[in-house]
Amino acid sequence: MSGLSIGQVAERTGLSVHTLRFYEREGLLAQPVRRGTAGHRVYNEGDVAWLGVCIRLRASGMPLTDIRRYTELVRAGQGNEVQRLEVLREHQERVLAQMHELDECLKLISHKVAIYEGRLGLRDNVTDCAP
Amino acid sequence: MSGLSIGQVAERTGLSVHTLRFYEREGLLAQPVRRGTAGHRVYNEGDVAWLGVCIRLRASGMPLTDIRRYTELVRAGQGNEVQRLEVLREHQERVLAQMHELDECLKLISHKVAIYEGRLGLRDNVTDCAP
DNA sequence: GTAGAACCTAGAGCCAACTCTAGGTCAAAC
DNA sequence: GTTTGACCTAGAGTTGGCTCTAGGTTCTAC
Repeated sequence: MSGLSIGQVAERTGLSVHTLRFYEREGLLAQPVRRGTAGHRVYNEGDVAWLGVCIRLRASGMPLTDIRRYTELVRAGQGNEVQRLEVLREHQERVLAQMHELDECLKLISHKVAIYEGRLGLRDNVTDCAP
Repeated sequence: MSGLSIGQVAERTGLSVHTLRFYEREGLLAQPVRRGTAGHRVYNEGDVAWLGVCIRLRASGMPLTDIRRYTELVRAGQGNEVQRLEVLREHQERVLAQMHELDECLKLISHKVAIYEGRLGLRDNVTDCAP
C-alpha cells in the first residue's frame, strides 16, 4: 500500500523532486523520510497527506519558516496545542486579510474591465472615470 | 494643491522612498515624474492615484513586469484598449483563482483550529481526524 | 557488460522585489 | 558659515523560495 519513491510523490503532489528534497532539508516533514535500498527515500501516504497540508499553507502565503515551526510542534507531540492554535489562528487572520485585499482588488479590476468594455462598445452605459 | 515631495508620497502611499524610486526606474509610473529645484521629484495627485492602483495590483500578486506592461499601454494612449483588457482579464482570472485557493486553505485551517479548540476543551463535539 | 533511468548529496545559481550604501547637492535654521 | 535634513544617483546587497549542476550509486533491461 505505502512505499512511494520521490518521483511518485512528485507526480502526486505536483512538487518537483528538487522541491521535495528542499522541503525535507527545510524540516517541513512531520517525520524523517524512511530510506530504502541505496538510500532512496521511501514516502508513505501520511507523508503525502502532510505535504498536501504544506502545499495549502504555502499557497495561502504562509512562509516556510512558519510551516517549519508548525511542523516542529506537531512533531513534538501532544502538549503544545496552545502554540499550534496560535500559529494557525495567526495565519487564519492573514488569510482573511488577504482575501479582503483580493476582494478590493477585484472590485478595482472589474471596474476597469467594465470601463474598457464600455469604450470598446462591448457593454453599454458605463460611466468612465480616471485613472 | 499638487506638488508633493517623494517623502510626502511615501507617507501617503505607505511605500518607502526607496521603493518609489525603484518603481519609477521599473517604469511603473504613467507619466515621468516632474523635477523641481535640485532635481527633486515633484509628484501630483494623479501620480499618487496611479501608485494606489499599482499597490492594489501588486497586493493581488500581479508581477511588476505585468504592471509595467499595463502602464506602458496606458501611457501609449488610446487605441490599445483590447490589450489593456487582455492584461486586466488575465489578472482577474488569477485573482479569482487565488481567492478560491485561499478559500480552500481557510477551510483547512478552520478545521484544524476547531480540532485544537476541541482538544483543549474550548469547544465541544468536534470529531477529530488526521492529519 | 553496458546503457539508461531513477535516485543520491552538497552546494551553486537564479529570480523577483525590494532595501540599503556611498558619496554628493541643496536650502533653511541656527 | 556650518549643521541638519531631505533629497539625488548608481549600484551593491538581501531575502525567500525555489531550481539546477556536478559527480556519484544502483537497479533493470538488453
